[in-house]
Amino acid sequence: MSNEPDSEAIGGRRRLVRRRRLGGALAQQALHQQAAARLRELIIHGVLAPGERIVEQRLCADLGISRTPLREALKLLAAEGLVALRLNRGARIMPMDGGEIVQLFDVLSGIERMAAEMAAERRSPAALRRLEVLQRRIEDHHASGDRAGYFAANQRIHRSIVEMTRNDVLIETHGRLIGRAERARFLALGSSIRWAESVAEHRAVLDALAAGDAEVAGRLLADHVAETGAVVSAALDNQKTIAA
Amino acid sequence: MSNEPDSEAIGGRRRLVRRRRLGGALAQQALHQQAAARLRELIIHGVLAPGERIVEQRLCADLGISRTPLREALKLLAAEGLVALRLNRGARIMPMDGGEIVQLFDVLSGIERMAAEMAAERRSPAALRRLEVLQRRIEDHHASGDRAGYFAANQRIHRSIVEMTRNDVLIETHGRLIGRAERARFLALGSSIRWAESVAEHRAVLDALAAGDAEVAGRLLADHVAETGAVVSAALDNQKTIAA
DNA sequence: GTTTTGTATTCTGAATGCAAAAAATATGTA
DNA sequence: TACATATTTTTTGCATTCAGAATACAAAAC
Repeated sequence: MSNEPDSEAIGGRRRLVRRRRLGGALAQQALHQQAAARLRELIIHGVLAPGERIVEQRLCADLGISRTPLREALKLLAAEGLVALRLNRGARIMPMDGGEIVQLFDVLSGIERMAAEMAAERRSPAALRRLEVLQRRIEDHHASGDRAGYFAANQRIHRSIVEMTRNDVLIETHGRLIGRAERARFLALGSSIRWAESVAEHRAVLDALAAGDAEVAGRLLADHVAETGAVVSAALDNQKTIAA
Repeated sequence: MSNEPDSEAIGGRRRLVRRRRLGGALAQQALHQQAAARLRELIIHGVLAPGERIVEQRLCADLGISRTPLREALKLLAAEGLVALRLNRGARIMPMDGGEIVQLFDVLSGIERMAAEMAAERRSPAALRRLEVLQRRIEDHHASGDRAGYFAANQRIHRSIVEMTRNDVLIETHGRLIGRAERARFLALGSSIRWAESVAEHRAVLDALAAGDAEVAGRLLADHVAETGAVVSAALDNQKTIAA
């Protein structure tokens, strides 16, 4: 830890575009948002390790932007709990604290319960079909033992259920928490993921949603998330306290 | 609206301190955080009106800081939904959209249900005493017809219940939403606030918490919040669509 | 009178500059 | 050596600057 042996060299090396292609007109994004999105990925996937110190200049060079937008991005990520910011002492990647993970999944469990309840009431054939597709996909990944695919599909299912509520505030609130949860899930990968059970639980939630049974859907999803949280936090405890 | 007739001159006029008194050592705060806190207040209390355009330079002058920290603060507030940020077109105070208010209180209702449930299980005599004090205070304000006092005490009760959970993630999530809700409540003031009912509902929640009845406490608080939301959004609709 | 086009102005987004704070390193002392 | 202190270097927080985008305004065309 003494002299940070160059650490990682950050993924794709491609710089952030200064201004999205003028022609496209599609979803113009400010640099700080691009930077935040990119960093979020890197943190969630552990490329930037928990506890790791961030030196602004170095990151700027890697991302190909100046300090101003980077600092803005860091502030956003700090508000999301992915980065810790101490005045005059710079930023570090938020360490993984077992206790916090438990709290996080507790809250997420409650939020997804809420989401499932609302989703069951506002369900549409189209949305259910989309969920079904995702569920099939996740079952395929399970069958073929594709972890990364499973991981991604799992995320999308949870997100889709929340989106079924059509409640933007809920979607946004969930989105803000899910980053941290995914990071925990990712770092716990290998040791945990309850393949079979998890797939089955998803299936049960879908059935309840299709049946329009809000209460059951909510309870099943809440339990599923809580269980995931328990497994993840146990896994992380096993890997010993990660970073300080 | 044509030429922004100087609008308001922002509250206390006192500048933000460049660095908190060195001696105090207490809670050093970065400028952008001070700015965000200050602006949050101004937005919640309607000093900065919904839809109002923000010209950075002017605000900088009013707050006594430069654009860099102000822009950082604006980004934070945008993430909280108090400010709308459009690329290259500046910031405006987030307009109040009736639909969004409904969504917001729906989510808040769910969150506070969760909070009350957890709080009932983790209740401590000290915390209950504190709530009791706040409840007395709110009843006093009710009796004496002190709206501002009622408003403030009400906030504190809700916040206290959430804090009883000791779940930092929940506290933070709630905190992020409560700003918008308070703004709505404030702007709806006068037309609404169900004085008597509201006070009684709080009392009922406290009783359930004291009894450790998680389910009842949760349901009562959720209903209370949902009802508040309904009243507030109705009030805002009456005042016609506020700002565009 | 209305719409369009060109120009000036204002404002934003991002880069750079600078002083203060923290960290790293060197120096001195027991 | 172990520890404290002075000194240098790095790094941060904030201010300022600069280029480019959007808006406002005015003249021209319809």
